[in-house]
Amino acid sequence: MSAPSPTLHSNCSDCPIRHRAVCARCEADELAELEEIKYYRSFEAGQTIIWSGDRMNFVGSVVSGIATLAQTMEDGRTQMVGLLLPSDFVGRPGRDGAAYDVVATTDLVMCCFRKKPFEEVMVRTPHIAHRLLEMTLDELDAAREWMLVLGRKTAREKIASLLSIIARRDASLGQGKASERMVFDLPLTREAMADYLGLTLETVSRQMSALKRDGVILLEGKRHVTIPDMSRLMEEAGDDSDGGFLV
Amino acid sequence: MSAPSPTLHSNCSDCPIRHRAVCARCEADELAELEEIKYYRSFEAGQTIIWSGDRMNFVGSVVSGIATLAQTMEDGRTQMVGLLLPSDFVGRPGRDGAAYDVVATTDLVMCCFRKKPFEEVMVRTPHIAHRLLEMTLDELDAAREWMLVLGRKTAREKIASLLSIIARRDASLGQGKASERMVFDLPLTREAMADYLGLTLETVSRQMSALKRDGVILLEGKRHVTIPDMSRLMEEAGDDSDGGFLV
DNA sequence: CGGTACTTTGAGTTTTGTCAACGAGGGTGG
DNA sequence: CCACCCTCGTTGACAAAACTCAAAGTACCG
Repeated sequence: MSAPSPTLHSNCSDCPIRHRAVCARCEADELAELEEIKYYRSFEAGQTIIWSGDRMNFVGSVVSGIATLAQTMEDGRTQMVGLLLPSDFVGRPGRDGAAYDVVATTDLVMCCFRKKPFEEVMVRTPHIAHRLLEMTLDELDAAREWMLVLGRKTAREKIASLLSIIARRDASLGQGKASERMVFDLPLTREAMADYLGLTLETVSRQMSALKRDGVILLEGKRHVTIPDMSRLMEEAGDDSDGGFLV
Repeated sequence: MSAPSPTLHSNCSDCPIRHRAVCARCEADELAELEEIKYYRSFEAGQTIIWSGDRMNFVGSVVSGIATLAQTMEDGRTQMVGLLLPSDFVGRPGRDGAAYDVVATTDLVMCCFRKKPFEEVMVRTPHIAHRLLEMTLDELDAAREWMLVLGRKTAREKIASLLSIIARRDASLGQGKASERMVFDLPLTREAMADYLGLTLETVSRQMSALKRDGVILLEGKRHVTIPDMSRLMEEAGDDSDGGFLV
């Protein structure tokens, strides 16, 4: 159960998220300034990185691994409100308390900055503020897209939407463009999928079975998914046939 | 049906949203630069300001009036994803196409900037980018809060949540702090409420009746609402008894 | 092997949506 | 001034979707 070494990637120029994280637009001198205040932290799969309501004394970027942002009601109902992938930013400059639980779903490494120094650097480094604005606008779009899924889609459409989002993300990270056939591993349990989609895990399971029965997806084991026809999946998701989400 | 004159507030220093809009942090010289490229546009209640998918050639701030952001699926299902109040920003620097329909629900005045010049000003004016980041982070929080409502709350809780948000907003705009008893007019039809909450208008109507029957709210006519006990409403909304949404 | 966590499936219930009829209020034109 | 119309809202009966509870099945790990 050992987490990755916290001293990995100690040099920004070798960093795997260098070109996509909040520091993406930084020049060499700006990067050097960040480099001085950064430190790495590792988390194990299942570990809670931040508890909602906690005082946040750092912000940072996910370097590797996956985490979820979730809200929980008093009676235990939970809704995931975001997925954090490598290069995504955690924390909010200018606010002290965390608004959500952040949980590592895989082993995870974060590149952290103490909040105060980071805020100071940000004030004199427009490149950082500008990149963070861009990233936040993207997240806002994603959140609003998700509101349509939660508010208006059927269970079957919700599942198809989630699968198509994961497939599309994997495509952009790896196998070139979104082609007809896609293959990936689900990074989520059925319960986690349910928490994303505002469903119960039983409904998720039933709809996965239904999509499989109807040939929209192929399953090997519980997690390995093949999409034989991406446009069919998009149709099932209720998205425009010709692209759906804007990029 | 005449909309307000488009030449109102031509001077930024008299502008009613001067201290809360995207220009809030600007110094006199920065403001002068914005002043040169700005222009006002008026819209009538019910008018669509922007169609989803349209090319956006301007961005801007709501000066007065209320507008909604909505997404619509091909078959007509619609989900509202945001409410635009005076000082809120419309449009996204760095992207051409509009992602949502923007509809004026009241007569409305916007302070607009052509997108290209605004982007140029923004690059050399960190105060604008910084304020826009702050506003965008607030919107992101609101969107995520709403995701919990849409994904996990019952119809009754959804209605109570919406009412409590509207009550709280009115409180912050007018009658001092959130006291026990609150009175306001709903700015939304039952159908608009349904589109916010991911419900049908019949369910909205039934739950409004139920809340009235149970004494959680009092109704005079269809739109005038009295909340005799705010904490009772918050309880019905499923929020923490002691405040709920962070402000 | 045995246990644990995850997943699937079934049966019955609850919630919400659908379709339809009716009611209230406000404005318009005869 | 009144009748009519149109929009908005309410209510009922029924149908569909999703949830709950329960029981098994599967894969992985020690």
